[in-house]
Amino acid sequence: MKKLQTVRGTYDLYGDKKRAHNEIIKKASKVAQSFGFEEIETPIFEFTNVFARNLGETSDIVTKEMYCLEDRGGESLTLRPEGTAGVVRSYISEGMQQNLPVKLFYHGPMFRYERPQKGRQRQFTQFGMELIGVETPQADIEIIAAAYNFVNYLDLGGNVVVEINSLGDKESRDNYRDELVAYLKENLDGLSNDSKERLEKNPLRVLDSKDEKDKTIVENAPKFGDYLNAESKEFFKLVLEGLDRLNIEYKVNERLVRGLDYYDHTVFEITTDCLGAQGTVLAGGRYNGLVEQMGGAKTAGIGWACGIERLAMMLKEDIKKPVEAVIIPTGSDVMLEAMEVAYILRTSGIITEQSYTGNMKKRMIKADKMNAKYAIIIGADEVAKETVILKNLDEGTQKEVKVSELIKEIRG
RNA sequence: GCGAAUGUAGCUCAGUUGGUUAGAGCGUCGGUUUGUGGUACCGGAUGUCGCCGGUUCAAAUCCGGUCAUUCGCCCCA
Repeated sequence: MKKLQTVRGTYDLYGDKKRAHNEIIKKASKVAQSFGFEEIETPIFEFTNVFARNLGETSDIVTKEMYCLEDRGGESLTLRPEGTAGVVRSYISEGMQQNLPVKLFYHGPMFRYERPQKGRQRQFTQFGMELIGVETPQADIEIIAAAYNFVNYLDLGGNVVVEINSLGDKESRDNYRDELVAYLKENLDGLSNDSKERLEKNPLRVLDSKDEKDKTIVENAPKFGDYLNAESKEFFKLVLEGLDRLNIEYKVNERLVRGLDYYDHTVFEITTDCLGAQGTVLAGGRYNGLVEQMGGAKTAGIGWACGIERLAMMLKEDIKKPVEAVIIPTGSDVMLEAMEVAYILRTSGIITEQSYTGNMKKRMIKADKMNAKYAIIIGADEVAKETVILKNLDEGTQKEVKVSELIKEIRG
């Protein structure tokens, strides 16, 4: 440690940015609660196996992005790289299957050892929702509707698009994968080196390659939709019908896949064009196999997570520190009286600031910069009469008000 | 993990072919008759020029390394 700085890919959250984060989390929580979800907080680290066994042995997250550490007892622990595995672990360990369905939301820091960029850091914040125990398309529709409602509830600049696809059940997915691999092997020479590697590790990823040569090959590749079996097709159809019914705009993207192994059936993303290479702002999908894979009874599940930092960067306007009133004593002789009035307001829940130094003019300037609605001026004359000058800073009007009437005046 | 760019006051940046005490705007602080803002004027403060090393009589300026950031790839929220 040579210099006082945060470690690579981490940052201090304060001021405008912290307020933006709070605002987003507040709105997301409100939406989640409207949909009947409850908050859960799980530890930010788990036994390494919780992630390593379930996200996919060959996934990038597991092979090169986890922050693993050994505790003093020799246990291998990992800072959570995502939220779902921890929530599902909790679902099993806490015996929540006694009361299905389980509807949970969470938010907090996640950790991935990645190369930092705009919209990508090593410690970042996610908000997520999980709905466990519902097999029907109702769950998909509900969870996507919540995501859609939430993103639209935020005041974002730039276009946001919901993209959706179905990976089908395991049978459909395996069939498709075999066909895709066969096709890609026929065209092996035309593929980029990255895609040759993907072919080995996660063939579906070749579908959303950005390489131009790959794109032309992918154009003619077998289509996912053609390999879904009847049940999977019907399921996806019902999900889309539900979204139509709720007037949720979406775009079916047959090349949309997921990086983590546990997804099946419905997968979806909300993307934007204003964050460079980090276009995905929210992503999720169904994970009908995960609970069983982690040792619980076979139970359906679906959820999503969004990156708070990415959303915060898209917010149209800065969130200002809220101040309703600023107390301005005319001089140090009435400082105590001014503090007393401030205390009365504060204990009534009115956000009240005070100015600490300067002449009247300076104090007024500060009140103005604080964006306060009212300046409350107190001098010796007012103290004698048990009044204050209540000045509306938006309108520029002011009047003398009894201290005992002050709260009523402000609250209107 | 790969490729490229950048790094000067709190912020945004200027700094000519290396040459005295490194600048501007914004912000901040103080003042302009010690009771009134959002649109005035005057003045002040602040920088180990990211860090370490090298070349040179002399480096913010050239070279190497390092750290951090940004862009693209990989991947992902």
